[in-house]
Amino acid sequence: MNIGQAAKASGVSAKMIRYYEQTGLIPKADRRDSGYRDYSPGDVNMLRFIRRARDLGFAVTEINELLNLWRDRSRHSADVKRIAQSHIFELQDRIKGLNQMVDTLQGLVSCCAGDDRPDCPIIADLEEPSSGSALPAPASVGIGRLRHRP
Amino acid sequence: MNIGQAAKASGVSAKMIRYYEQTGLIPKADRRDSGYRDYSPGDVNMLRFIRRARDLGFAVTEINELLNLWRDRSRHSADVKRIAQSHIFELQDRIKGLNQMVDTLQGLVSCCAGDDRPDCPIIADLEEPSSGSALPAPASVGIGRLRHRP
DNA sequence: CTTGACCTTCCAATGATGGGAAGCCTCACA
DNA sequence: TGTGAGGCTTCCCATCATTGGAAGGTCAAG
Repeated sequence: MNIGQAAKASGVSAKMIRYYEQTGLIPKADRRDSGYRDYSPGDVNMLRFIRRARDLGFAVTEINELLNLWRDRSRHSADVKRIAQSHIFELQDRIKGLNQMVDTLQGLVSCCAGDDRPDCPIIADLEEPSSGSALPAPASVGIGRLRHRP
Repeated sequence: MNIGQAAKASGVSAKMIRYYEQTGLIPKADRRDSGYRDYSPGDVNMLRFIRRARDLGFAVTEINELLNLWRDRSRHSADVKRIAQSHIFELQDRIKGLNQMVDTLQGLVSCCAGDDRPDCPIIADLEEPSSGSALPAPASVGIGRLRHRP
């Protein structure tokens, strides 16, 4: 199976398949005499596994751990659960940060006349944040990667 | 005021101040004879404005629009409100996507024994997603940039 | 005058992804 | 058997916001 077919079957783009191979997330694919990569149905399963984990927001490093457990028939489900649980916490942190942003913005938007006059509490708050509108710890609020999927 | 002091006063790192200047988000700073950039309190206000908008999750392109409105004394608050409102929608989309991930994962985690046996519904679902656990539209779910803040 | 803290520019890396060019391979069709 | 389309290969570049570092100039205090 060529890379294009594997891509279509797995939902992972050919570009990304090569990238995952290059970064070591997946083993180097077999090659035909022509140099073309050759994928088995098992490989496609692995790619779908990765695709699915990405859809759930796992970072590539986490996916790597999950893949190792997937391949390990003597894994302990506790290890899988731990990874998933810690990912949940991470997601919840991000959600919390985003919710705080929304709350702040909604407060401001609801105070803005939205007419043709220049006075605007949103601008005012950006200039000089009012105490009530504070983001939590300006430090590390729920910030993080979530992929480019155009 | 040197760039380091402006950075400290505004909460925007010196690196980022130079970057914003380079990309045209902010005008080129005045220079002293030595070549050092020189910032006025007004410049620091602008930097704090940017910092604050970043904290609220605005993308740099949006910040650019906001800065233009900020500088425009004959702005219409409606324009500001529109930008803020559309940013709220964007944030809410992201939150929705993240919540769906959390829901799916929580369903799986709650079904996982988390012991030393290998059987694990999380792994199983990654292999072959069960219908109930679906992400919404595998397409463009709340995906987006949110900065690296280490 | 020396020293250390600051500033300058330039270059590189991050993570996940897409875009494109130059060149080889394959298959179907005439 | 030749040819063309389309797939594959590698390699390089761009994204976005941000950080890091190296090499060298400047400033202020001792």
